Amino acid sequence: MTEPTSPAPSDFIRDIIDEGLRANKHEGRVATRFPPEPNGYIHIGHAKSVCLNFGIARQYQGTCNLRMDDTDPLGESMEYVESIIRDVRWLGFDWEDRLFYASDYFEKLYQFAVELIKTGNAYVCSLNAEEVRENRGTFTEPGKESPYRNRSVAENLDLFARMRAGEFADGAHTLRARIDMASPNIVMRDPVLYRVKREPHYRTGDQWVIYPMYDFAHCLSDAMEGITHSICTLEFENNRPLYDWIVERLISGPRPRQIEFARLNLSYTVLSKRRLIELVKKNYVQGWDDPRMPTVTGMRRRGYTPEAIRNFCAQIGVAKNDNLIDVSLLEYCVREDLNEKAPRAMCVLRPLKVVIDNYPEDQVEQFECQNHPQRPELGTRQVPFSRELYIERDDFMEDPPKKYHRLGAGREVRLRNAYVIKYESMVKNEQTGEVVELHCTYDPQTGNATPSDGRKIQGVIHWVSARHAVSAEVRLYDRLFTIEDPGSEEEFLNYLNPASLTVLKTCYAEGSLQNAKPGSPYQFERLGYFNVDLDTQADKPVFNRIVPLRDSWTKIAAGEKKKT
RNA sequence: UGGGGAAUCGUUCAAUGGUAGGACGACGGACUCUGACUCCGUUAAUCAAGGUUCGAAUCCUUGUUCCCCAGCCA
Repeated sequence: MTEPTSPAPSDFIRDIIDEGLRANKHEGRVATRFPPEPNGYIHIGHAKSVCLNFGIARQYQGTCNLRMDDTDPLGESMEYVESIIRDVRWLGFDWEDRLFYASDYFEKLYQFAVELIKTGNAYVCSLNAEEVRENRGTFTEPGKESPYRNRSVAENLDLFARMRAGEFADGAHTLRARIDMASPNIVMRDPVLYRVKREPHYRTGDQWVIYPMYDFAHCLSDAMEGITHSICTLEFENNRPLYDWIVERLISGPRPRQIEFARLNLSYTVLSKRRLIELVKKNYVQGWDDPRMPTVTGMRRRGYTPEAIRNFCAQIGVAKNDNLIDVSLLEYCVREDLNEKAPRAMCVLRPLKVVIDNYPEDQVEQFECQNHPQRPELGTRQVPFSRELYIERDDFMEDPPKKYHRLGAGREVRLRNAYVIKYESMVKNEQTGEVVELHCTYDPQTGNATPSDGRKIQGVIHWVSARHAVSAEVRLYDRLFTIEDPGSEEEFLNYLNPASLTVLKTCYAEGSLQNAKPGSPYQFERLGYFNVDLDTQADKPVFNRIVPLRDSWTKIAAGEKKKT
């Protein structure tokens, strides 16, 4: 919607690309890739990377591949592959016929490894995991060379072939790069390239019992796909020398360049796969698509739109600074988009019955209501009005403060799209003291006009005709955690927000919401944006609150409270 | 501690030796049959200390703080 007019984004990565283009690297080609590991659902942090990689491809008329980085069979599955495909598509991106799997390269990668052995750049090491760790040294001390470092090429070739053939147990041997055990960069101390893992792979089955490590597979996958700019997150900066080391030895011609940017952190949530998995597996949320989750599928169910998420990703920018983006920016982007597209409707969340004493018992009037105040092309709908209504409990106070523009003793208020009503009396439950019913009178002149005597009505409240109301369930969501940066806490579960979900089962929606389709967003006037949930039944719609409307009253009320 | 990175309004991104700017937030106001939207305004920053320069967020020096790396994870 805003895309054609929005300026081309600029950041340090695009600067590097521009520079490369000027120097005519890669024959003016730009090729990126989004390389998730299919061992979990993608989240808003991945969305940043998706937007970056696909966005760059679009901007430079290049290509962006979707590649499953599936080199560790543990935890990977087709379910995750499918979810990633669905989510990236939903975000609005297209990789055409370029869906790739690192696992499709296993044979080629094996041949590359053989090549490395032949040139004396790799060897089979028979140290076990613990011994390798001990020999690696520390930050301050160099590592020790493996006793197997100087095996002959022939022996290495033989051993590596037998590793592949399944002659050895897990961990018995590894293939290691012969680099430098004294390197100040620990990544370069003869890193493991292949490990034996007798684990079936979700795609290759038991065809393989050795699997390449990320460092070996990733750079070569990039090279084989002709990737020009391999964009990844900051924690891989230390791995870049290894990336280059491998590619330089095995690939001729133009090589991909790795560029690192800072991953997204979002306030009041966690974005590490490990932690998200824990939330799901231990049932702190109801699944990957729980609307409280920062997963793409969760946000979709919540009712966030792809446009809003893309715009958010554009707003936050790309840099190398560690960041913690305030979730209010995301909410702003969601509201901005939904304000445009969501039709308005009325729904009462916490109902309080109102009887209009001077309104005829059997009378029903239809009020024509605009579906969108700024977009008349979205049309109108008929909303019935009758003697008994529901209003929001919050919209009545027995003894309201001055600035309260709603119903209270002696107060008048506008019913949205309908009459001005005036408070007359209330009925209380004698035991509890709770107000159970209000009696009001209406001013017949005010149907679609301001009062003829010129008096100003400050407040406008939403309402639903009791007789015509549709029973609905509404789910209110709040931030999942109570602290800004739960991701930085080891015991992050201690900071779960116990009130992150509130289920309201006795809500009343206007009749037009009867057949609302799952996935459609509405603005419930004065409340917020709501999405029709998957759990919706024919006779019982279920709505998720996507995000509340900005609310300046709460602040005023808080200020009032302080004064008294 | 060795290596690799990063430090600019509360948050985040920009300024590439020449007026420190935008967005979000916060605060104030206008408008209003949504206390929404919209509009207007205010707030507020160069990690520190030296140096180079007519001029420094930017270049140099010395510090300081934060992040990443010792998986056969990615």
